[in-house]
Amino acid sequence: MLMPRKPAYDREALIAKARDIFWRQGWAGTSLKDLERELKLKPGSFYAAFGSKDALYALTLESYANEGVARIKALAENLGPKEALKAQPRLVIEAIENPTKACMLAKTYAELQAKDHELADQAARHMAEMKACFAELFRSAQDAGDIRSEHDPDRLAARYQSDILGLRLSAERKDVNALEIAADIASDIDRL
Amino acid sequence: MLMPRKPAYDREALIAKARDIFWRQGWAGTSLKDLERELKLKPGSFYAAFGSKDALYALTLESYANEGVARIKALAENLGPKEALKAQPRLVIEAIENPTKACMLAKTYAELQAKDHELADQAARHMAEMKACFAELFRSAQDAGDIRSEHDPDRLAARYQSDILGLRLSAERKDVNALEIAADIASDIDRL
DNA sequence: TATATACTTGAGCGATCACTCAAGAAACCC
DNA sequence: GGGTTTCTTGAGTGATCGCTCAAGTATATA
Repeated sequence: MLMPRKPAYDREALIAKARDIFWRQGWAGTSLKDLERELKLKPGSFYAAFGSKDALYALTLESYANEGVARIKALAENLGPKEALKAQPRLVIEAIENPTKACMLAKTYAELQAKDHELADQAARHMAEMKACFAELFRSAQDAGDIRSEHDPDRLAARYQSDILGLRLSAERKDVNALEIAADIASDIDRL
Repeated sequence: MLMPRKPAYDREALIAKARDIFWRQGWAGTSLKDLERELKLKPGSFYAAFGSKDALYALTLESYANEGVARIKALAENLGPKEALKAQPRLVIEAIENPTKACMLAKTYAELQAKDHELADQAARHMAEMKACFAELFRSAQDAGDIRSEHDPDRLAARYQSDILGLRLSAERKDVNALEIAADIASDIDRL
């Protein structure tokens, strides 16, 4: 049993780096050359490590979605469900570490759905997962008496997620004050 | 002075056809081969007619934006400003003639902004134009006494446009009831 | 240190990209 | 019908696409 050399790179770090590139530039907008340059991997190493451009994209989607779910759940842990839902819009457009404001799942879905690309389905599944997560928070807020029980939590979640997708797209524009929109989305929740 | 033969195609019809392809598949997702096949133009004719892929895309954006502005203005003419704003969300996701639900301006901006592509700027200008159009309707509705004057019409317009962008993206998903979201957006206007 | 194993390198594959251009076909005025 | 001009055609351009693979290099165990 011989143990040969280990890779010189940090796999998780590379996936995070690739995620930022795909997130900003999209699937077709990112070439292997782009990835090789930014990840500092020659073609051979790239394919040994990840198999294909699509396989790496899938890994970055997974990473993106997991972080998103973890963030909202941590927020709910700290602030409670209603305040978490109110805080999320502002936080998501103020996150300075993001390479772009718009949601990567939404961008992926919009770009690849017409091609029936598997990555579009994967993005759609993750968006459904996020929506279910929001619905859970609305339900908890209702249980806590913070939101009137006459509302359907699934419907609230669908509207809330839709608003956030719009907000995050709007946040990329220079002629839009996204903070005002975020504040208005949050104040809508107080009226439920 | 001699007058030679005329083109065999209807230029406006070709632009409309190209618009639907670009709208569905995006900029990078549409190849010259796609366009040549759908428009039934050989490369030579294509370039004689439109100059370049980007030039044709620009023409389709112009066409798309003009139709959008015309539609909302016609709606306001018929229903008045407030009812036009309330009707628009449902109409835009029910339009059966559209190749896809999401807004072409938003898709273009999202895809090409990171590349600093001129087409992204053009899309952004048209979105700003639409927003101004919405603001004008909110102002008219206030003048008519249908919306309380304490609201800032520009802010209402930004939020409304953002909601519609989210709605139209959501309308592409199978797990979302976009009609409910559209109804909720409309009923928000009644509370202003 | 010798050897086995995996990682790294980069030239280069076929396919496709947006695009060009020369030659032939068609429609107009005289 | 003759002559001129434009439109149509499609083979073909160089560049880039995602990707392969054989050769070279580094690191582990024995």
